[in-house]
Amino acid sequence: MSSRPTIKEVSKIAGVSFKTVSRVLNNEKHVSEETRRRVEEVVARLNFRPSHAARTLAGRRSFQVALLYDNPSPYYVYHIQLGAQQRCSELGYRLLLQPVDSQSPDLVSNVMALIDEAHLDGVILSPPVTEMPALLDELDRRGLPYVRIAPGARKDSGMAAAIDDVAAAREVTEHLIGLGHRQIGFIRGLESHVSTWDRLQGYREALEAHGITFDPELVAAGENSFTSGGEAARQLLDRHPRPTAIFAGNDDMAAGVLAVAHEADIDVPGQLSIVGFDDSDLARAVWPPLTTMRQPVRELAYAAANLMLAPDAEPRVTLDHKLMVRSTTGPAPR
Amino acid sequence: MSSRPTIKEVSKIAGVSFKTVSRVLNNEKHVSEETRRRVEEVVARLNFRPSHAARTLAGRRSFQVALLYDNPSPYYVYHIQLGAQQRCSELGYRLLLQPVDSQSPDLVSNVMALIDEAHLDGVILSPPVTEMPALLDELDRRGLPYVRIAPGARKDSGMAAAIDDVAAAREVTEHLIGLGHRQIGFIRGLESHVSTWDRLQGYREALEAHGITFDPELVAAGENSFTSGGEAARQLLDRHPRPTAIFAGNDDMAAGVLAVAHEADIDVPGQLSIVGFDDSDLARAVWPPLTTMRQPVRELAYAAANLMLAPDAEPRVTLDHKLMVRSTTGPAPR
DNA sequence: TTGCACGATGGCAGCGCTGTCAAATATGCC
DNA sequence: GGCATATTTGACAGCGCTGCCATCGTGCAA
Repeated sequence: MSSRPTIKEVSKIAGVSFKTVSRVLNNEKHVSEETRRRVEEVVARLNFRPSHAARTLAGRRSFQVALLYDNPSPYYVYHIQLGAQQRCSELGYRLLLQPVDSQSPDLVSNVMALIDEAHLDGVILSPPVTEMPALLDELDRRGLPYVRIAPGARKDSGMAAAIDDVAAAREVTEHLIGLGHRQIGFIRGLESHVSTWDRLQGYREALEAHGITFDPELVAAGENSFTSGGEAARQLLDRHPRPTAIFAGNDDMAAGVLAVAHEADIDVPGQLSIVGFDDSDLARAVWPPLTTMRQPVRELAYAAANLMLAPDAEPRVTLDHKLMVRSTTGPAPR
Repeated sequence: MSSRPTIKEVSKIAGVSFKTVSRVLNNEKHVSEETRRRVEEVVARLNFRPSHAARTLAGRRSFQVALLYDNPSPYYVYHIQLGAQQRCSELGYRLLLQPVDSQSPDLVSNVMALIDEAHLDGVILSPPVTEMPALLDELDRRGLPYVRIAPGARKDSGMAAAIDDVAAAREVTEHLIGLGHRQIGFIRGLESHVSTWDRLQGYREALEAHGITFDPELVAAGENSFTSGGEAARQLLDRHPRPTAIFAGNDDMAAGVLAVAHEADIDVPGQLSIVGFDDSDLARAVWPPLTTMRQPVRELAYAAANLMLAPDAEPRVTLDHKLMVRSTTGPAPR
């Protein structure tokens, strides 16, 4: 095992003190151009990489933050990771990807253990970890910086990156209303995700803005999964008169609706329009391709990491959503 | 920011030397039951967590391994991560999840940088990072332990966890032959994934074992994506006689085939049978639900992490695959 | 009784860096 | 030219642990 060079060996070869090498590595000022070049050359030649552990131990920063998630959707997790990781690596930080169990009574102590063990400089929270008040309180108490992605509770405190779920859901609903639909079913997602209630709110507002009475019977409960979407759809489609459109709180549930429609030989979009939410990979893999609200998951995570690490930014950013009209929506049947 | 307790504070309160606390934390022998209990009690009371950085710096192990991946499939990455992470955390290791660009000329140096910076104890490679000879050579040269998940090249050297892709593809093909299909199209995946060629091999072997001549015209090239699967399907379906079944190298491509069939109003499975590979979430989200070969992705990663960290195990493990017969396969049309 | 192995504990160097302070040298200004 | 100030560099402690060696005590064979 060829042992890695240390900062001292670099300094010996470059003919400077090891403190000067440290200055070069950390891009500090007060190093002459000449010296800097010489040191950098040796660093490159030896392929020297400073020990992260030593930096963490000696310094007051660890250059490590963690992304906490507890989400069953591979698509969502994958893209959240990508966005956050990209920004972190651009800024020279390491990102620890940490799945947690947000329902566990030990959540807070598990997260604190991670923070202490890894000397974290901050944490990024994604839904539904964003909604655990005990965790937020403890982070506040310890003064540890954190950013939330799409927070529901305490929307206006702390740093956060989000989209406007209410407005997005309103647009979806207005798209359907514009196509002549009046009986529009809504399948809501997991209760623990606050976006669930925001989207329901947007749906309601759009109806009322167009003089359509909100009917609680047209709202079915789902659990964000394909299966639960199918079950909710069956429930809605059994009603008389049958809804001519269904708006599902995410794409998985919308795919469930679509499968039930196929099974029952209901033509989509001829007899039934379907809209999802997220624009996940799934939206383009089902048939017909799903009309859905695109949520910039990756960009949200990128923005969150940026908020954490480049603190001059505004504490709250809102990114744009976009309705992707594909082939599961059409004019309401007569 | 309440500052974390250190091992010295624990030792002071417990009335022992800090070295003894270290012994308790590392579960070393030569500590009396009495002392151990006392120390553990203080550790729990203070909520003490040893600094990972200090352990890494002082000791000869870092208790850190990395999982390297470069795979476009969220489903695959998500499950690989879960399996590896579970085994690592069971054994007290931290797993660094590291996306890499396997096509980059800097791959080797980037990975070596990570190894040095983090003092990694080992790395887990997933396809297609498993197939980069320069990387394997350099790891060998440095004597750093590594495990490969589903390796293609150099199958019989080093530690690895895999399924038998050839046998699995043979079973898929035999399922179709058993249903009376004789014109069976095959859509292969990315060239850089060796499993692509193994699956093609299995397809070929099954045909030949049943006296069906292998026809290269029935093999189309895909790139593991939904879109490429659709394109390959169009190509195959334009032929005369039209194949009565298509075996796609993964589920995304199979979903692409299914979409093309819907579009062209070809009944599945009445006029065309389709099989995928992986049993990803997608397989159950499309309609009709996809017949596919289940690959235990999560278990593979779990086994790989176990090989890495519990070195008494056999260096190579093969896990079982399983054909999931759903609704896209049926008897060949007359 | 002596001698010795072994279990239990402590002492201390040192892992590879950063923070702090001091020293040496250069620069500016009246 | 002289003194204040800035720039550049070095010396050294110490971050919180583990590895190694020393020490002390105890039980047991000779």
